[in-house]
Amino acid sequence: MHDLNFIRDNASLFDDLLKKRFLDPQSKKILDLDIKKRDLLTKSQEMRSERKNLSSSFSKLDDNEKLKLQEKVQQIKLDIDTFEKELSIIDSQLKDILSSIPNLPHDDVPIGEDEGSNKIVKTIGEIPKFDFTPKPHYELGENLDMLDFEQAGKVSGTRFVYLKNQLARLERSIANFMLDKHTTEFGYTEIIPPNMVRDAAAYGTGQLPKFSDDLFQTNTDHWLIPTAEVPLTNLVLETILQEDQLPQRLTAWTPCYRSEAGAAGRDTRGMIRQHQFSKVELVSITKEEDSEKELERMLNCATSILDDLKVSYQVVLLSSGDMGFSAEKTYDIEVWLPGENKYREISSCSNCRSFQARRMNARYKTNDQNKFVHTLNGSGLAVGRTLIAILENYQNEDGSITVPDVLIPYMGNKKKISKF
RNA sequence: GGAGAGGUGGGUGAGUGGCUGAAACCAGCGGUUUGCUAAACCGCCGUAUGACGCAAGUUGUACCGAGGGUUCGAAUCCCUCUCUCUCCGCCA
Repeated sequence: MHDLNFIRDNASLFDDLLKKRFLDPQSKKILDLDIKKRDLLTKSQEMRSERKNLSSSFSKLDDNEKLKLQEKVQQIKLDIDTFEKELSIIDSQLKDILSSIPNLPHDDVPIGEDEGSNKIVKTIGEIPKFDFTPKPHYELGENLDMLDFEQAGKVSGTRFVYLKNQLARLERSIANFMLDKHTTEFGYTEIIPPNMVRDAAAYGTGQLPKFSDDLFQTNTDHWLIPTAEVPLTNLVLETILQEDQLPQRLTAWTPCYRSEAGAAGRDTRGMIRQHQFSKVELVSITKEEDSEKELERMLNCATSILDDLKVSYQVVLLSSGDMGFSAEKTYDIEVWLPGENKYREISSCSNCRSFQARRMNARYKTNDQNKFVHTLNGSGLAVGRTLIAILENYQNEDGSITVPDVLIPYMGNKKKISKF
């Protein structure tokens, strides 16, 4: 949601920034509606004021005067109705526009229509060399009889998978390792949130109204969360926080459900793109002056996991056209997958500034006024894709998987995953 | 799922048609008093938005869970929805 005052004062800047996102200028349409709205508002307020004054003198009048007054007030009421009907139409038009425009890009963000313009910020680790041809994760998993796509297809359909045996445990170990690190080393508070949310929450973080097609909805009109960002960020929905309650750093390991509506034919092999996957999410709620450095901090929390796992990755600053709806600046972390011979996204860390806070009406008190909080979210990391990265990077020629050192205690001191 | 009771400002809690944007108390902020702390006393103390003003501020309107309705006038009456609580049933 955008700040109308900002658009009033910076109309051309607003349009320029939209242009960076390859969107048409909107300020004129918005400000025209705004003027109309304020005009109607003034009129209806004057009439309301008049009505108030009239009716307050009612009891002092004689019967004849009372009758007259009743008629008069009734007429005013009709007028108010007409004005306010028009007002509510304009107001909802205005809201529709404001709530469907994505966040404006930060100055640092490279301009470009798609991922081709993303900027590689840093590359960590070498591309690993193998003495044999590394296999993709799905072959490794199926050979171990620990990934079962076939049966998942029968039971649930495409884009689902069974993890079995040591790979099921590996997934749990990865998540536990991430949660332990984020909570003890980086001060995040662990949360187990609801996995179904209402419209208001999905609206708050920006999934609604535009992206309902990407979500699953239950027959109770709940939405299955596409990421824990939704329930974690909405923990401050409709609240006013004290300054000393900030920053809040929250983490949760949840399943994520995505319809992948627009992804037909993409990544159909393997578990890169599933309807259900698990992710450890990081969310920060900060004061407005702190969000920029919080994004860097969050990025470091996420990459430190990959550092510990000793896999190669690169950090990418997304271009204006590749960023998500709510973000003003986004770093993606891409991990090297030997089986695919390329880097694949494993995390996305975004600063949304006050964009989501406006939608959620989430504020904090300062000395002179209530300000909108800033919200950030990032994967810390996608657990399923981390599992893929481990399978492919730690595979041995015989098809077994070496357990990364940091995960050994979580795996019951097992050092290797193999069929026998 | 059945039955009942409720949702009032940061909290507790008055308020059943006009004088209530809302008593009182607590918390909070500012001040007086006080050797310090405490106490006492005085003042301030909801949100959103419009207009005027350089500003401090002044002023309009709306908001007592949400949305409709009745009325000259609604926190108060009516309807719908929603949430919370209690009891019963069912259940991991």
